[in-house]
Amino acid sequence: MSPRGRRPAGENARGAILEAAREQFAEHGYDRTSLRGIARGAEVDPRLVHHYFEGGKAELFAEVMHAPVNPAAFIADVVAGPPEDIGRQLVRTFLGVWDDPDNQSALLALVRSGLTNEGITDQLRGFVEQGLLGQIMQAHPVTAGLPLRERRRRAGVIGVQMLGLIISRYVVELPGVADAPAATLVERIGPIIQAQLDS
Amino acid sequence: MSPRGRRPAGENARGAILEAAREQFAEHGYDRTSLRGIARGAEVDPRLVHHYFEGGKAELFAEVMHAPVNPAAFIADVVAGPPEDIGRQLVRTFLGVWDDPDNQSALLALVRSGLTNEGITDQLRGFVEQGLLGQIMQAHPVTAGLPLRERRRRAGVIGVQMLGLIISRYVVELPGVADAPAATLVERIGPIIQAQLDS
DNA sequence: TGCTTTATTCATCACATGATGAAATATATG
DNA sequence: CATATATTTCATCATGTGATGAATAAAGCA
Repeated sequence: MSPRGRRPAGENARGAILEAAREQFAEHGYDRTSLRGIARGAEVDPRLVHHYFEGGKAELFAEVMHAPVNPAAFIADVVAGPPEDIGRQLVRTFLGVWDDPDNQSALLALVRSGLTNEGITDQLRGFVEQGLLGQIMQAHPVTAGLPLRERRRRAGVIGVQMLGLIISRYVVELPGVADAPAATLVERIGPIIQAQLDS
Repeated sequence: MSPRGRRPAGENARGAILEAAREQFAEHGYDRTSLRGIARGAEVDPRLVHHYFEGGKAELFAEVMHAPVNPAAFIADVVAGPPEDIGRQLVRTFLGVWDDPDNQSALLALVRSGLTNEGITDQLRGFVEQGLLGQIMQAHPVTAGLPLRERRRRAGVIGVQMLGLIISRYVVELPGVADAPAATLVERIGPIIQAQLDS
């Protein structure tokens, strides 16, 4: 087809590969995505994928996933407001991140792959334990003073809300959740979370 | 190794295959599970898998998944009690099904595979729409009279609880959820659902 | 200009996968 | 006992996968 050597500039293959990878990882998850499929999607020779990402599929995935969102900043944003609004603010910030098209495909890929992958679930669990239980609940006057056992329980219920929200809205696409405006969900789920804090 | 022909009886290869398949589908999901891996797990020649399940991997999966739980009976169980207890009863029945070791691996397989598989999500969505929105909410005096739009929204929140519960307890295994006794979760999540019904 | 680096294509490897045909042997049936 | 049938192993196939070496051509630099 094309002549053999370097193309006459302005092609940006690397970018095309990353974009195709993001799309396909998000849509099919890690396993069902192949390097050759990505190359096809990027209209590029498969060898190029290895050329730019020498670590192969794993590195490409890592690159796509790389810090789609900064957990520290996320937490900071949530605890910035008044304690009686943490529940709503958590949902608001959360949906803000997930509804952002820049993050969405990466996050979706993470979830779609992570649920079968073992090891990414560790990451999720860690985030819930440290960020949620360790920081957000410390920022609330009521939960901060609770015994660990009780804090764990409440953090669990909050985790259920978050995970349920992701899966319902972005993966399974439940009607009434996937098609609801973010503000509606903030009003529906926020108070449920808040109740776990205020007691 | 073994001689070529039929083994001297009492081996029950078919059962071993099914068991190994159930395990591996549950642990790794559909994609990461191979026929050869199943055969290895069942200590059986790979050809046997095809011999007993001529449809191959798809039929084997279908067989393993075959009606792990009857939705109609499930719904009937939930709406059997008084309306003011539907929330708790829903969680109770739900956990009863999922905590049963007979069902668990099949259900896990379904979820682990379904979230990347596109098409099983349809099934999930359908169950939530028909069973939850169409039947359970009809059985409650308050929600039965609500306009469809509002019913959808509430069903959505309930769906979030159910999906969140599955993912948190069985897939991600959040502390505070995975290790909680069923009764605790009934008391924690049940009222949240009930509130969506009573209004 | 000439040399080096980078980008791109082509040609393969080794391997795992799902699938199928054929041979061998135990059990079931007449 | 003879014959059919069910169960098992072996031997392959075609395909798709991730990976690598080598050739070629443009771009960058001396």
